[in-house]
Parts: sequence; structure tokens; C-alpha cells
Amino acid sequence: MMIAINTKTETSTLLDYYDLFINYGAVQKLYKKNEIIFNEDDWAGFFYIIVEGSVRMFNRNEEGKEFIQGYFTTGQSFGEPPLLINEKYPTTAACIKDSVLLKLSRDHFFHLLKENPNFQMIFLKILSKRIIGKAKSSKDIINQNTKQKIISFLNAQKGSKTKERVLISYTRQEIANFTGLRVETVIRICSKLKNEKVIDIIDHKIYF
Amino acid sequence: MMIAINTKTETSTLLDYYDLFINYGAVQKLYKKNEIIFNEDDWAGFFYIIVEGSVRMFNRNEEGKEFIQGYFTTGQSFGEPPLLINEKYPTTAACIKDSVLLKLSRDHFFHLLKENPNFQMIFLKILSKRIIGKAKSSKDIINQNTKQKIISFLNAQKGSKTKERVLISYTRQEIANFTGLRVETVIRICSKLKNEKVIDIIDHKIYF
DNA sequence: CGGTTCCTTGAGGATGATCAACGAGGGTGG
DNA sequence: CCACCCTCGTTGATCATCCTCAAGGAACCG
Repeated sequence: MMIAINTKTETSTLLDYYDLFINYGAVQKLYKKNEIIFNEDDWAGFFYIIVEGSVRMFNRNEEGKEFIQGYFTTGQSFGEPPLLINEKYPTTAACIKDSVLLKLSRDHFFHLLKENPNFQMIFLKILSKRIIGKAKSSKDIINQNTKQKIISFLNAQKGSKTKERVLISYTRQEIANFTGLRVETVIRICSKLKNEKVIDIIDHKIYF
Repeated sequence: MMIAINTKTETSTLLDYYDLFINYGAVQKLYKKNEIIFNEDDWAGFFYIIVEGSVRMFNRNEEGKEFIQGYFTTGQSFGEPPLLINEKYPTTAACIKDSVLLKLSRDHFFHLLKENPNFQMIFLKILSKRIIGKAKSSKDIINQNTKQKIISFLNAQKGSKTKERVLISYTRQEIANFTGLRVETVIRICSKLKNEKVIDIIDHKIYF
């Protein structure tokens, strides 16, 4: 059981088509750290690909608590679904650090899709992966006890390949935002997990 | 804020192509009430469309508690993502009542997609709607207090159109399974909502 | 060195889960 | 037609868990 993060589940080959995007009218733009790319309830107008940098998609509730829907990084696209069906964004997207994005307007994006059917297949696969990821993470978020939620998150990070311990480069706050828990809870559970030898904590950093 | 249910968000026009599916080798099959169509962790082998009936997709945790990922009904397809990327199913699917499904094998499905590019666009839109629905429901499930979760669920049912009260035809147990709460909790919250005039309860039935 | 950002701990409280028991209605078979 | 069984709804009491608030420490950076 894993909380699936897009970062790990999508092939990052879209930049192979960089020139093609440019030919179809894509524009490159620099975004500052923490700059908002689009807001929840904005109408979708552009197709975005990350040339360099990283983006987080999230919701914020009335009390300001964030729920992270996903992280995206170099070579990945994001925010396509509302564009495809002419809808409002269900989440906000912001840059985690200074980032370079490629923007393609809705019309140009549809031209590209129409004239390059192989792209439709590419996006079908990208969206499929994302749905499966979301199904898994919903399940994990709702069904599990707290400890399992965190373990699921850690598993998703690691990609379930190696047995050796790897550094988990998320703050406790970020883990809390992904799992819907509070920082203090994450900290306390991590202490338990450390005692149970499930993780190591060295110099405040988590190894799993 | 709404917990989005597939039933409400997808156009149900796939049956317009019934003959085409048959031409590509689709087979019609009757499933009994509660019969399992596929299990979590099965490899995806078929494309399914509901000719008549309804299907629920869910996960069950160690203690047997169910989390419902979505309901599907006549004219809708389900379980495509794992088929498209050659993956295992993240959920189990079962018939809610006796149902007739159209099954198309993986190979035939890909033939159809390849030779009918307009279908790729259709599926891009179906998957897009589903992603947006899942994003919304994750947000609702994780961020809200209990009362809001239930109101979100009710809003999703109603489709947010009319102001008049409509009958919510879900049992309290089903609402619990969708929201990740327990039956007793759902009952108690519903009583509160009734007192606050948010819903009516007539003859044990919920009107919202 | 001062200001962030992140991590940590403790005490107390609210909330939803759990367990147990019961009522009401519908359907079925004797 | 009645007895039985199911499913669904309901209520109360108790408990465990996680949240909240408050406070302070550690690491990092310009």
C-alpha cells in the first residue's frame, strides 16, 4: 500500500518534444519561488510543462491548513484535466523554487493534439497513471491507521525498489500536508517508527 | 466543495458505439448481484462498459472496512487506467445488482483506439473528469471536519443544481463508506443536520 | 549574530470509533 | 398468515486517538 506521488509514477519524457511545443506556440516563462501558477477555481487556459524546477498542487481549507495533491518536477506536465474538459481548476499550483515553465495556450494545445494523435496516447497514459495514483492515495488516506498512512507515504517516496535506507527529503510539515495529519502527530509517530526500527532518524533526517 | 461521484460527472454516451465495440470483438456478459468483476491486484485484461446495471469500485482494509472509490452505471466504462498502462487494479469492482457488461479484451481495445483516434479524445475527457472528481473528493475527505464531509457528499449527489430538496438514495452505511466515517457517526451528524434544517429526514429517508 | 524555518515535548481536550443493544420494515417459506 | 431472518436505522456509554496550544531548542542562512 502506497501513497502514490506523481513525481515517481510518471515518465518524464515530455521535454523530448520541446521544439515541437515551441513550434505550436509555446512560450517559456520564469516563475519565482512560491509564485502562484494558477488558483483553485480559475478557468484553465494553458498547458504547462516544467522545463526546470518543481511545482506543488494543493488545496487550502478555511483554517489555512494545506492538503498537497501532488508534486511535479522537471519534464512533467500538470493541470491538463481541466484544460481538456474546459473546467475550473480544483486545486492551486505554486512553484516550490524558481522554475522555468513552458506554457501552451488552450487552442494551441488542442491543435497539437489533433495533428499529433500519438500525443493523445501519451496523455492517456499520463492521466491513467495519475488516476491510479490518486485511487491508491485516497485509499491509504482514508482506510489506514495513522502509522500506516505515514508508512504508505514513505513507501511511495522510495518507489519500493531498494531495501537499503534512503533519505526522505520531505519536512515533517510536508508529510503532514500529504497525509492530512498534524506536524506534532507526524513527529510522534516517527519517533515510534524509529524505536521499531522501521526508519532511522539521523541528524533529524528521516531514512527509510 | 463536493465529493464528486463518477455517476454524476461523466457523459454516458459510450453505448452509442455499441455496434462498433461488438465489431471489435466485444462480448456481452451477465453478472449477478454482488459478483466480483475484478479484484484489487488483478492484472487488467479487459475494457468494460455497463450496458445495464451498476457497479461499485472499492477497497477493503484489514478490518473489512470498505472505502468506495466510485459508482458507475449504464453507459459508463470503468477500470480503463490499469488497462492503458498495463498495471494491476488498485481497487475491486463488483456489481450492485444483476448487470450486463460489455467486455473487450486488451488487444482489441488497443486496436480500436489505434484505428479510431476520436476515441482517444473521448477517453482523454472521461479520464480528465475522473481525475478532477478524485482531486475534489480527496480534498473533501482530508481537509474537512466531519459535518462538512457529509455535506460535501450530499452536494455531490444532488449535482448542485436545484434549491429544492431531493431524496438522497444512499443508505447511511454507504455514506459512511464514501466518507470514511462510521455508520453511527453518520447517523448522529445527520440528526444534527436535521436540527439545523440543512436536511430533512422523513420516514428515515434523507432529503437535501 | 539575528531571523527563519523546522523539530520537539508536554498537558489537556474534543471527537469520532467501538461495543452493545434494540426497533422497524420487508421478504420468504412453512 | 405468521414466524423468522435480514437489513437498516438508532441510542447510550466508554475509550483511544489525534488535535490544539504553548513553549522551547536546533539548524541554517544572509
